[in-house]
Amino acid sequence: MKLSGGVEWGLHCCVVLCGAGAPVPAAKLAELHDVSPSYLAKQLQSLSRAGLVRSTQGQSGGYRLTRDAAEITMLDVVEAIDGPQPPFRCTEIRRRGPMAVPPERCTTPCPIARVMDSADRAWRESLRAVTIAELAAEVDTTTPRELLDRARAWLSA
Amino acid sequence: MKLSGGVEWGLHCCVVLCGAGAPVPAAKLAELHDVSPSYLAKQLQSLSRAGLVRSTQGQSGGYRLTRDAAEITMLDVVEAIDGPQPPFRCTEIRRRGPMAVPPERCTTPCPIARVMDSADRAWRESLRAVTIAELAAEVDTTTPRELLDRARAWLSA
DNA sequence: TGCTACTCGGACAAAACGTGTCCGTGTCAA
DNA sequence: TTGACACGGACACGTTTTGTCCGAGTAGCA
Repeated sequence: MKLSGGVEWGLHCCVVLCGAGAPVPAAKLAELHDVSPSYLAKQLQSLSRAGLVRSTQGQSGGYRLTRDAAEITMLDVVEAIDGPQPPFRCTEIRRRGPMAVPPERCTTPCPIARVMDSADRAWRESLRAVTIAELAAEVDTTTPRELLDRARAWLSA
Repeated sequence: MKLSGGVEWGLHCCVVLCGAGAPVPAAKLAELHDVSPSYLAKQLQSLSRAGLVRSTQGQSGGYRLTRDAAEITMLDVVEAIDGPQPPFRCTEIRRRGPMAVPPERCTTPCPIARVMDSADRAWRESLRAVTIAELAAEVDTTTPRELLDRARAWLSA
């Protein structure tokens, strides 16, 4: 099982956008994180489609959050980029093969799928409990002020 | 994010092995579930390497559980087939790019990675809480006795 | 005790997915 | 009106996952 690498980029971008006052171009975000500009653009498009960020075109354009960072959870970002489908998909193999359970007698859901779904819900709940604003606040308190100011200035330049 | 499809096969096989008294060949497990025998064999090898099942070669050989099903959790099976590595791997992109945080001032772990790890632990904890024996018991109570008996007979034949 | 048949185990291809890149289109500022 | 900049979707590449095959080893049987 592997989560798309773009998830990490998207989360960091949201944290940066949370602290930026003006729209930030994709190219600038890519240079800041030292990642492929084209590929990061794709992830930002996913965030845009999900309605988490909004793009402004033309000169001095870029991306900005559509709503307050306290209203955006990590789960929102993860699902926007990685998709909402759960990692485990029950294929109902008990209904196949020579000893298949007939569909009409197959009333209760597969216990394996039920536990898997429950685990997936727990995972998502953990991510839903943390907002981008909280992440940004933690970054602010753990990073030396000087570095933060320099980064802000670099973004605006 | 997607979990290996073999995980579902492995779990169902463990449940079947829990109820079987004698070793069951991989070919029989494959036919029972109507899946590719060769590919299922690969998954069973993973379970064997992890020490969950033990193979007996030669005539009337096959696979059996190495210990009581109550001592085998779903997490054991999932990790045996899918691997133990967490789905999210922090690449420390904050240490890259023009505004990189110097390594010596980067003392606290990345907050994003911390939340991701916490969510992963919650997921694994959910799976660790359920044993193969519990799954088998649920299957026993929700499946008509007649079907269970027929399946047992078919396995022994 | 040798043989035979049956079993697993690891090495070998094919396909699907994620990753990475490109250029066209729309939009804002001058 | 013009120009340039930034986004958006369509296009290849690489890697992982999926799927398959044949050889090695072992237990039962004559």
